[in-house]
Amino acid sequence: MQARPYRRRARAGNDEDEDEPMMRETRRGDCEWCGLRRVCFPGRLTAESPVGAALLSIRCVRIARGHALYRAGERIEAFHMLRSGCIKETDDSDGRESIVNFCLPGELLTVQNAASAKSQLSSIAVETSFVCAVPWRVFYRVCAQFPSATGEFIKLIARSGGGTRELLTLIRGRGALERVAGFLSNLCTRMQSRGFPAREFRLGMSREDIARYLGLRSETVSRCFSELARRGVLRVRAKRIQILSIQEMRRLSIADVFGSLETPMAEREAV
Amino acid sequence: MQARPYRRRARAGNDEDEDEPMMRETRRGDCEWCGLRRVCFPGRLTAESPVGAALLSIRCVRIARGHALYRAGERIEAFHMLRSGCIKETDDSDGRESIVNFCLPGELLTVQNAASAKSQLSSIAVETSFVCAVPWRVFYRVCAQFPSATGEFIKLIARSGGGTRELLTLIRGRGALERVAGFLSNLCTRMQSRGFPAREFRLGMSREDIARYLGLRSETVSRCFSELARRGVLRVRAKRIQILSIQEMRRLSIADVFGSLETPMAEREAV
DNA sequence: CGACGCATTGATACGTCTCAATGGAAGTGG
DNA sequence: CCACTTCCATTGAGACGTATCAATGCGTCG
Repeated sequence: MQARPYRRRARAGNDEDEDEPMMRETRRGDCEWCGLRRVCFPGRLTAESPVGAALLSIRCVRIARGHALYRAGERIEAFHMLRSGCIKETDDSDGRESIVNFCLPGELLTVQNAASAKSQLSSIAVETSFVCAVPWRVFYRVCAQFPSATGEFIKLIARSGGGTRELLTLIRGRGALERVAGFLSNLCTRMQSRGFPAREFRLGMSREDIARYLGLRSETVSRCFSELARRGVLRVRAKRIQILSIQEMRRLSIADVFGSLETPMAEREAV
Repeated sequence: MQARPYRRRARAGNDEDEDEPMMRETRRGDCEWCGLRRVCFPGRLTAESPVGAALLSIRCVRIARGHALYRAGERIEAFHMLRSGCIKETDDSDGRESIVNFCLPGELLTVQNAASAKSQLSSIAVETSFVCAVPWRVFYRVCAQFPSATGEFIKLIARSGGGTRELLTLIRGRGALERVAGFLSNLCTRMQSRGFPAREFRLGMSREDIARYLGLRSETVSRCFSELARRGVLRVRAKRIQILSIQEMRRLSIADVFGSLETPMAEREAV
């Protein structure tokens, strides 16, 4: 989301059955010129160590809205970072397409398995996105040469499942308004930490997607947005979002494990 | 749960403030004599490779009911396997003690970080439990000697966060009965795969614990148990559980990602 | 046996889902 | 460029399910 690099392309009626190429390799990702260099993992790597971007052989891939970078069951030979757009990671195993994560620019897609193994998740572009890919084999080779990269690698895997647990605590036993407020303040925190404007942005995903992410119905999500607007915390006009009080938004969702919590521990335990 | 090795000890009024020792090291775990040898990870290791149990220097520790093996924030220098009893793993970061996992005999406690790092979870005995511990440092040394152990290690970490995602899909957007049925059929599957009787067992944890695990209220959990009994799927007498129809239990929770799903894909998508 | 904690059950309030209709934004074709 | 179409978001009224509060029943353990 935010700052899509090109104008959205004309879209056929059905997202899934377009005859335009599903994804299109553009060019080698030039990390030196990328605005996310200081934020993304390969970028940090190439900045801090003598590893050149070329050595990582990063490819930058374009994925049209509604199309998949990969689907559950496919082998993944690389790990990926989102350069622009927005990608939803879905778990199709239980029938309905349940969304596990929304990936924002500058973030890594969920690292599931180190080496070549079947993916459990599908990665689908919510809006036209550009993704940088680093092949595992290449990465291993670089790790062997530069030990500093290996440290990053360990952290990578360790952090991998963490997001799911945070989503769990955001959802479990919480009301709809808490969930939506938590979702928004989470987005806020992540946008901010990536250097994007955090108070005002465009939601790439539909209400339906947000609903499936939070375990609600799209109507309920919509109502919560309206309610937040009524309380003066938010301004909404379709996909355009403006957060008027981040503090209040945080207060409404005690679940925001990410940002700093103003609420003292004692007060929360009193609930 | 199931087959507690010794009679439960006398318990003071408050779980947290007993003056008896919190945990007590018993003896070196003799893997050769352990009934879970073929099931547990260190057991398999010592069976398949020339690694002796002594080499892994497994300690077996007793944890009284209501006491913690470790608490969030402490450094963990070992990974653990549950030999008997039942342990709840809790995430205290959001104020209320939210339960992330119930560990059953023969299962590993959630592996959070490979090396010495602060634990994000607390591990609390739901009933008196015996836990085997393998220090990471020792394990690393063994890995260096026997490559077959390293393979197990990789799988270990990869599987680590998986349970949380399964819990997420069990809870999100599902009704109370589905959740409880899913919880029970999940227990069923796990008991069976460990070689325990799967249709009839004792729930070590309270209704309150189950409720916090599933994001419900204890009264609701109780009502669901009664409802399942009314439908002839279950027999309940307090903590004693008897599953009359595993098939029907599975059908009631489409969420059981673990066992084989009878419901065909098409039917589920129709929902 | 008696006391306590835990589980069960009931009545009610509240919140979310459901179904349905309206409104508005984005994209299409003349 | 404008009117048209379509998809998506919003809003409303009602049904349903879970939380809540309270009382009773029962196992567990002293």
